[in-house]
Amino acid sequence: MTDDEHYVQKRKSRRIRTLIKTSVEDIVHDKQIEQIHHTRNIRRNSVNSLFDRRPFPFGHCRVCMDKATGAHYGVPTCEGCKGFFKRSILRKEKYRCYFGDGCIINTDNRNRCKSCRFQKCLKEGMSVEGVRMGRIPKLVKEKALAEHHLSSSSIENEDPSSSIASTSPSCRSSINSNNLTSTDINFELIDEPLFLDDFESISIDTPSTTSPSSHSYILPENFTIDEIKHNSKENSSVLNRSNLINCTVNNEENFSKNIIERVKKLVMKLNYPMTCTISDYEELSFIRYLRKKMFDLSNTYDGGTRQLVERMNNMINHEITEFPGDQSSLQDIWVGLTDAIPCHVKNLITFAREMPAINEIELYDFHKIMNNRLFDFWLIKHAPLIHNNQSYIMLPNGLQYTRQWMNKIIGEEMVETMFEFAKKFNELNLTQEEFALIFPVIICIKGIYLPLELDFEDTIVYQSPEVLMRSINMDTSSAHRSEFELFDPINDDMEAVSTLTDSDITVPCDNILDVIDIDQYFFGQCTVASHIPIVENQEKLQDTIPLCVSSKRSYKSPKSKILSSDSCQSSKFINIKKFLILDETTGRLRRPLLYEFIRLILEKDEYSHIAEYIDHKRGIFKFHQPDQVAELWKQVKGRNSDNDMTYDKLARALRYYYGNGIMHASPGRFTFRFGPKSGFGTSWWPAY
Amino acid sequence: MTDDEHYVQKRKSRRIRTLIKTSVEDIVHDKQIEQIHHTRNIRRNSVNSLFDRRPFPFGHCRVCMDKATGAHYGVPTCEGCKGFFKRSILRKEKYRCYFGDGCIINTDNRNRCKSCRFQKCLKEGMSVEGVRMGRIPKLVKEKALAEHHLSSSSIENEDPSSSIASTSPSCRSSINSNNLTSTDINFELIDEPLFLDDFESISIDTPSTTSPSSHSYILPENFTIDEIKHNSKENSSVLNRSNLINCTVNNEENFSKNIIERVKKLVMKLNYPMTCTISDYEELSFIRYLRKKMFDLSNTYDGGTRQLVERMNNMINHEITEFPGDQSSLQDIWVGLTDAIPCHVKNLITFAREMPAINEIELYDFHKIMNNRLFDFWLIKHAPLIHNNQSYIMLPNGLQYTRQWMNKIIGEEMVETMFEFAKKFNELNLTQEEFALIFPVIICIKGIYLPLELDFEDTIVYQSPEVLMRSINMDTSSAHRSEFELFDPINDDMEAVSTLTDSDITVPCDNILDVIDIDQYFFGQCTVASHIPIVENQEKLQDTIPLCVSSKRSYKSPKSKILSSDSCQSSKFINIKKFLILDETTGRLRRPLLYEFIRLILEKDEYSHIAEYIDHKRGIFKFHQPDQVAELWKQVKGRNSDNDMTYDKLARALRYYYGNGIMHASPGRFTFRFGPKSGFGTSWWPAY
DNA sequence: AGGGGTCAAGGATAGT
DNA sequence: ACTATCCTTGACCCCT
Ligand SMILES: [Zn+2]
Ligand SMILES: [Zn+2]
Ligand SMILES: [Zn+2]
Ligand SMILES: [Zn+2]
Repeated sequence: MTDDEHYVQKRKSRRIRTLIKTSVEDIVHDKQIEQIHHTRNIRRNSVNSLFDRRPFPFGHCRVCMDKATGAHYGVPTCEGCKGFFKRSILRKEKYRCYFGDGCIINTDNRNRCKSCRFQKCLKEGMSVEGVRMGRIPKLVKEKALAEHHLSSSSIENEDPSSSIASTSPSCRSSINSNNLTSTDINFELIDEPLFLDDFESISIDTPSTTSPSSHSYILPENFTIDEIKHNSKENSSVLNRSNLINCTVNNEENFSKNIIERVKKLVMKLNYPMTCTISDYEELSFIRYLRKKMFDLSNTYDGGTRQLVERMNNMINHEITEFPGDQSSLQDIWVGLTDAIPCHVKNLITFAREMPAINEIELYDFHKIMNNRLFDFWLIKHAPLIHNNQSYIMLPNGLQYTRQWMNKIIGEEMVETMFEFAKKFNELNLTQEEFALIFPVIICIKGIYLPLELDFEDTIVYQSPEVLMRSINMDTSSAHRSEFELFDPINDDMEAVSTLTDSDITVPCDNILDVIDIDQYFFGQCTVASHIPIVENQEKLQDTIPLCVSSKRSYKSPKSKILSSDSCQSSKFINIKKFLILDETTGRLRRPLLYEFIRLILEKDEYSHIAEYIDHKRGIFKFHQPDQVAELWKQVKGRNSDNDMTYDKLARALRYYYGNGIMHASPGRFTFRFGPKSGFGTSWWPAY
Repeated sequence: MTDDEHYVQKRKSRRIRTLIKTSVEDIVHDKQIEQIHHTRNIRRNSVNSLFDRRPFPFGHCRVCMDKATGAHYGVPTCEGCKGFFKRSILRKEKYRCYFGDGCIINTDNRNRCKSCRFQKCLKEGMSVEGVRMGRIPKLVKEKALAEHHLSSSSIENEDPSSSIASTSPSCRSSINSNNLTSTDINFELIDEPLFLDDFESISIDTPSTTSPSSHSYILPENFTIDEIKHNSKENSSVLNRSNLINCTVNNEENFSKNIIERVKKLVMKLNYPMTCTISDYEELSFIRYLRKKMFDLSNTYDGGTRQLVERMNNMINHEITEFPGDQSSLQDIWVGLTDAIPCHVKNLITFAREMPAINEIELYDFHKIMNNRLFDFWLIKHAPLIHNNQSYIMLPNGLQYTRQWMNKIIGEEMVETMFEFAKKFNELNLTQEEFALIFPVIICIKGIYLPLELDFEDTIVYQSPEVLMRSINMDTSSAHRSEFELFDPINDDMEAVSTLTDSDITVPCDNILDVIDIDQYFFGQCTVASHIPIVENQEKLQDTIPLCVSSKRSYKSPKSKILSSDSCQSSKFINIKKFLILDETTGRLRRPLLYEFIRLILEKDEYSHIAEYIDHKRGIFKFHQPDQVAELWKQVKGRNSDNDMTYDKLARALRYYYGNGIMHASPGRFTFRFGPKSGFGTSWWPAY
């Protein structure tokens, strides 16, 4: 007792981490200490190690939204912003903004305006005074973890200063704001004020029919289509948090790892109840954890849909039948779609990747699964927005993607199928928690078109749905509904999905990938514009537009294409290990240098369609697909280094090599020659 | 103080912070104890808990002299060395020293040579089985414990376990230990137990005439010639700390920066009292700060002298006239001097560099000043050890550097001058505080031979003495001594110094530098062995030996040499001429370009410890001491162009060369390769 | 009290 | 130039 008193005293007297200063300090304090005291004996030896392994959840860089690597100078930031701040402070740099001091810093443009980046740093509270060396006190860490999992993405907007920056763009999408239209989220990316000034003149046909007093389809101020950035803390606290709170921390510790193992055991138990070692209590706890986890995730990633549902209900209540965008041109809708697709895809993939069990499978497998299930996932997720044969899906430019537009873009047949499924699904009247659980089911369920060559036997793909459904079952049995009442519709649901799948709705995914390049979302990039050609006339448009996740044309694409190994293995998705180099001086594995990387891909047959020697003896090689090489290099080099590695940059880097004899110029496009200093001809020879 | 300023001084301020923290803790602690004593009558219970919380005084890290935080792996070390040792053991690292395995580890340079740091760790007895005390024989251990109990004058107050490790070497120097001789402190450096066994047979002629019961010239157990290592904490608390303690913390913050500015203002005030803005209170505080600071420093760096003074007094009281080493050969004394010189020089330089005001001047200027004043400084510092025409200076191998030896080595004339000055100086009967203040005065006072080309007009060189003397004055006026009584002797003192200077005692400095290479002390290296040729016969020895800071030969060197610009620029403190390049187009001498400079230092043997070819044929070279290269380059380039040339900048400049073929990248740290455009392989080849 | 863990600061470096 | 990465260091914390 005295020890604990002393401990608490000590703790209080210590300076508390700037990082946590926003979130902690309140109710939880005493409670947690009690909890710790209680559970200390239990988990001391067993769980601690597991728990401690997990990295501290810093979330995103407060400055640029990159991945934060720690609390640097008092603020969770990425390595880049850390270094930038250090350099700035060290050299007492004076920066000046050439864009009117209003730049919004993000990962892509953070190097565009040093002034605003530095200002953002200061605003977020970075300072040399803020540094605190040493280990993070466990108590603080636990608190942070707990907070983190109660509302995983809420960290971002917590301190007021940062929310100013991040919500300002979405303010613009409010109709009430007078000099800005209710359009875009996409213009977030453009930070030149000049452009904003010109905005009205080029703005897309805004429905002026709506009276300002009608609140029916005003979006919440902080609505944004990009739900990864979305602050869902309010949602999660409004919803039934109270009955979930007691299974947060400990279950997180117990179950957050090795979920696949656990699922396997559970499947075992389901199939052979007698031979199983897992206890009922464990099973229940685990399933409760899954429910909680998915519920949290859906709060994070599905909040936008819920806002739109609210809007929908409002409109239905007010019997509004005119929707923004009714009078717009197909071109406008197209612009909206262009903006929407990357956001949606990115959102879906990020969401899926965080789901329990799915976060444990290999990235490669995940990639294939998402290739297959993206559309199903999207459809389920947006099903609540389909009501009474109308779609209330919104495009980022403020237009509504109504059924009429959908018909025009993806064809009536397809739309009909979708709407039927959505109607059926909505009739299930799932609760939020059940709804959240559907997502992993839809992703994991054994589908007909799941590529056969994938060796998923021992992953969750076949097994997870059963467990997940069981968790739904448990949930509903605790509610006022009979088992059957739910299970049948769910099974129907599965049928429906199968039907959808049968009717080729999954096919488009493959096609989309040709256009959107799904891979980039795995690496946090969102540069669609260059990949989607801007179309002038409507015929062309009809041919190439994907509807969110489909297109009329791709609908008709032959099934065989999906099954061919070529399409799924878009040849880019790499196992980094294959590219690691044993450093001779340090004796450690490291990422290759550029010329080493090129040597490696030239040696691997699998990349022969990308780059090849054209003269083995002289070390002359040629890139057949320069962009692919750049993409590969981007991945091998590490994702965060610079956001858009292009062939141009790569080629420039290669030309730098001219100077030191590692590379030589060689006639012909995309053609280079290894120099002696690359080791060519001395330490290695190309095999041929 | 702004963030920026704070950050620039980051490294320093961290140490200062630690210092402040420590001193604050000390103060608080002292106060706490006082409080305890006060409140004991009121509250009896609280005493124990408060008392127990006191940190154990571990003194300094045995490896790097940082503050030790405990006995780690068997040895009192700092956190850094603890972690370093842990990692080294854990990863089974193999290190290599690029400086000749002789690096002297201190807090500032401990990260420069991992090899020597690790060796030092091992040498100090760190081991994973630290509990068993590793390699220390039981016999020694018991003796050490016994000695520890017997000697009441022990300065370091350590825990028994740690003192075992650290005192074992010095135990050996005790005469009472029967199977070990009373020799050396220097053999501390040798850690092989085997060597210890063989010790008797190779030990240097120990005076066996001394009776074991005579304690008179037993050195304290922890005595070491390298006073940087010396723990003087006890001293500072024994001496009149009480009247200094109240001006510690705040003054440190207020005054530790911009001392030169302050001194200038004070000089202004002294000269034009009416126009001055500085308040009397400020002046007093500042001067008090200077006194305190210097007093602390002298506790750190002059503790060894004080120990020797105590020994001297003991011997005088016992009327001992036989001194260790009387029977030794000149060779033995030479060995002792060889070891002593680097320690003394390093100690003096480190001491000087930490003095207020002096720590603010340019390294270049500091270098020149030290070149000039090193001997004066040394003489003043050791004056207390000269008494009644005998010198009680000790050599590291336990021999006494008596006047007789001095006569033989540096000549009677010189010795006579020195002893006269010392006698005069000792007659001043300065207090410890006054004595400490003499040091900066002696360094800063305007001397005749201060190189004329130095533009010291606006530095402290001319001004500081006035202020410092004033502070002495203030001090003594507060004591029971009249102003005049002190001031006159001080001025006499100055006269004496001038006399010394006149009689060429500063000359040797220049000579020493040729042998000792003063520069390395500026960079924390101490590799004398390779620079001082080992001399066999006495004639040669007489010619080349420097006595601590003088030699017979140099004493006779013509005065003109000092004034010539050549002499002040020691081997490494560059003679720019050696680096000039004959420009082929203009036909004039010019400073070299960077790559030319690098080529030059690679060609000169004297810089082989700094940079070396690792592959002559291919022109690959490596910087062993990047900072030194940068420092050299800064000087060669001309110091006006950029004030802080760092290796970073230099390396960047080199990488620029990649682009035009003058340099190429080469794997490994600090490693580069000459490219064809540098002329390598065509117009020149490295000699080897 | 000390071994061991943690993680931010900072250094070095390759690439832009 | 600058940027972002990897890696080492060491201050601080936990736990026994
Ligand atoms: Zn960032
Ligand atoms: Zn800006
Ligand atoms: Zn240390
Ligand atoms: Zn070394």
